[in-house]
Amino acid sequence: MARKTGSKSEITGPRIREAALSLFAQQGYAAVSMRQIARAVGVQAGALYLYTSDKQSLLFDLMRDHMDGLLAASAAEPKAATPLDRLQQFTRFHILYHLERPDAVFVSYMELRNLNPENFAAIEGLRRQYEQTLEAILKDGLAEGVFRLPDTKLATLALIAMLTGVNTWYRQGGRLGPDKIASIYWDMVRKAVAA
Amino acid sequence: MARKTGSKSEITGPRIREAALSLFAQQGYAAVSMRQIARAVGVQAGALYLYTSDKQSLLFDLMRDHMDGLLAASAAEPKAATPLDRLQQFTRFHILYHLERPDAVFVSYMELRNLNPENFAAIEGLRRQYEQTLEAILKDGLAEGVFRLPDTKLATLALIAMLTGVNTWYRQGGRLGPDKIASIYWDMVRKAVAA
DNA sequence: GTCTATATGCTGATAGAC
DNA sequence: GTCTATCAGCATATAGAC
Repeated sequence: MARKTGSKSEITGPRIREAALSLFAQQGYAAVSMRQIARAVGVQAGALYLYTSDKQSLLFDLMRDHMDGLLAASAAEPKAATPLDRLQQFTRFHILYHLERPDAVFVSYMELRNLNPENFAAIEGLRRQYEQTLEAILKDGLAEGVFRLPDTKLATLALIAMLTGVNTWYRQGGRLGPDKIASIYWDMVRKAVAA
Repeated sequence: MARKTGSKSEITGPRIREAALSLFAQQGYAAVSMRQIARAVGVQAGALYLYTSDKQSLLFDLMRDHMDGLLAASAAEPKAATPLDRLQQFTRFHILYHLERPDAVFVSYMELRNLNPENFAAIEGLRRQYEQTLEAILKDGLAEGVFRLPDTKLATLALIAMLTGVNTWYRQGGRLGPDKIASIYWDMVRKAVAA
């Protein structure tokens, strides 16, 4: 193979991010030391700084990558025709996508206060962008008369909180699988916005 | 007055808990030092240990007090007659009670992973107890045929996540006051569980 | 690319003076 | 009841050898 002797840079970077994500999710950003992350990867602490400028950037990159991935995956969904179908698609997508990456979801919600102001604003912007995809569906359904909502903005936030809440109690191998959970939640979502 | 000279113990304890709650909510348990808490109260770090055995106990006491208060206030609510009225009462109570103490709610949700196993189990037990007050309402309504739910347990968790979510975006002086918000959420809750 | 060594400072908690 | 002083250890980040 053409790989140069001793060169591990192609995999060390991603492994640092994986280890950091897992540790941040388990113990929290402030409670995790750079030494812990280095130990999990199998390098010395000093080596981390070849891949990240500091601890704050490590956190920010994890959160931005998560939000970017969420937005890209959301945009890549096939476009359903009616507001009702689009809402069903959003509900299923949101639950399944979030259940597949619990650590990234957890860190992205819990560590917002550990971002510096600039980084916080960037993540908040991406989060609002995602919320607007749901709000657009609700507004369309409202205009067509298939939904009846007292307040579109509050309904958006209420539904997202409800759907993301699945991550707080879901455990693999539990009573219900992700597909079944998505169906049950869809039943409640559908009724909550019904005309 | 009969107060002894120099004795401030009657107020220092509560002030320590207030300062700790505020700082934990803003920066997170792991990121806050005992010296910071002491500074906020106006004493030296060593003096804190007259009122708490260690930092962990300080966190646990805050969370347990919050859950105890929540359960006591919930139990003290007047008992409505029908499942529908009880659900409406629960919805309003939950939103208003949580909006009044954002720091305690925030800490009680975000710092669970910083509790030691024993303390974690205690808080989890109280949380489940509170959830059961909602689940009992849903079960009664289901038995009477006024509600239709695909899954009582999931509906309980979904509704609580939705209601508690208000705390993540509510800001005083915003577009809507707590009463109006509670009304809007009640509309969605009512429909989500309707037969 | 990774290592060791190090600078500088903060951590939780305790002992003992007053 | 509060203070000062202190212990032993860990934090982030950098410098320079290999």
